[in-house]
Amino acid sequence: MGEKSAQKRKYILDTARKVFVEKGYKSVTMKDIVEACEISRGGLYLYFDSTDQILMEVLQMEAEETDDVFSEKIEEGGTAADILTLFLKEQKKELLRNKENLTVAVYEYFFAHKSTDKNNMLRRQFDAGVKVIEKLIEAGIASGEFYCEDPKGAAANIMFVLEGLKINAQTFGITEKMVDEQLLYIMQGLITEI
Amino acid sequence: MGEKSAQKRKYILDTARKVFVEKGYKSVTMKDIVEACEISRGGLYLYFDSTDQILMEVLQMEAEETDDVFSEKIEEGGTAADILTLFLKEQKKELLRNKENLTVAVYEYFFAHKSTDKNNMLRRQFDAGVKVIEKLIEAGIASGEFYCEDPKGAAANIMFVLEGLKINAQTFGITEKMVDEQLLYIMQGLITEI
DNA sequence: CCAGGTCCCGACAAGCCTGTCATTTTTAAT
DNA sequence: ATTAAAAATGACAGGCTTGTCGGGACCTGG
Repeated sequence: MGEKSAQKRKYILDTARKVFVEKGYKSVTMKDIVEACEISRGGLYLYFDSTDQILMEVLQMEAEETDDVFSEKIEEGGTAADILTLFLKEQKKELLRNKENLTVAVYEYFFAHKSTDKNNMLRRQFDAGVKVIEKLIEAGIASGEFYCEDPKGAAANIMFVLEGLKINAQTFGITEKMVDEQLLYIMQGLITEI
Repeated sequence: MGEKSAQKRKYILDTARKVFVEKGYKSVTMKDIVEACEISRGGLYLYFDSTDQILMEVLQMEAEETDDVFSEKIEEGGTAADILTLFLKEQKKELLRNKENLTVAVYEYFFAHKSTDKNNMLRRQFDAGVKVIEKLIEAGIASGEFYCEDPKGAAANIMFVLEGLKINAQTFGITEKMVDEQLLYIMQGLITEI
């Protein structure tokens, strides 16, 4: 597989992503992707075997990209509150671009495959998110920025709120005000009272 | 349509509910429901026109039933904390029976119909939930049971957490411990510090 | 026992989706 | 310009879904 092939693969994945954002997972057919990419049926099968595989690869691509973004932010340094704020702001940006969100597709996908072991992936991702936030909160407590009796509970709480926001952003579009209120609420819960 | 018909309708809805719980929305075909109900294809079409209509009616049924349950709880009286606790316990029960949960189906359904006006239904339901919790919190503040600077924000927060819990209960099955921790976390955030 | 209504069955046509493959077009190297 | 490999096409068979409809079963009262 040459350089060009890799480029076309990426093109297909990027285009398919839009389709999944628009239609979820179960409603998407190979035809939808073929048409979006303006290629032929057979051409698509040259690169991918199923919508299943395509969504998987889209998610993988997505995960790698956001990992990179977050790593950068941590390297930039700053206080725990800064980093958490930055993190939440990043989430907000994603939430408000709710039209570009894959949340529903992801849940549909993992639900459809719940009997397989792919399942643990979602769980592991969630746990990883909790751990990152927990560490951030603990760092904030150590530096006196935050007050929190149960960092792990708080971290999980934040993750659940974000999940709730994401899925609702895609179904009934939530407003920026709602997102702001929630993120503010989260931060206020952590900030040391004077 | 006689008494018997009504009974059979209900039987179909109850049975179909299990199918939606199991498979979500988009994956469910009339055949699935026919087989689950052990009736014939033609027989089913006598009562319902599409999986779409069936899910809608299942949701309606569901809404009416839970409304009833909650009304009862409020009439029983008790402190705000009692009622909120009761409410959360009820949610917990539902969460742990995650195999009987319709969350994924609901999101799939409303996402698939996002261009129609049915959409507002989800939003309205969410807002109604927020309002109920908000009132409960305010009552708790008035009676000195709760402390909360932003009842509306807190109420929305609780709803988002519950949504996050529900959807994750269905995708990767969360443990009772996780649910307990979250509900406890919610309550602790509200209870007056001594 | 019969007539009329109600309820139910399952085979069928039409349509969509998938995955394949013989064929054509493009590319790149001689 | 020639040619062989690579890339791309779209028609096709097979499978699954939908909605329909002619016919059968089952009451129920006369």
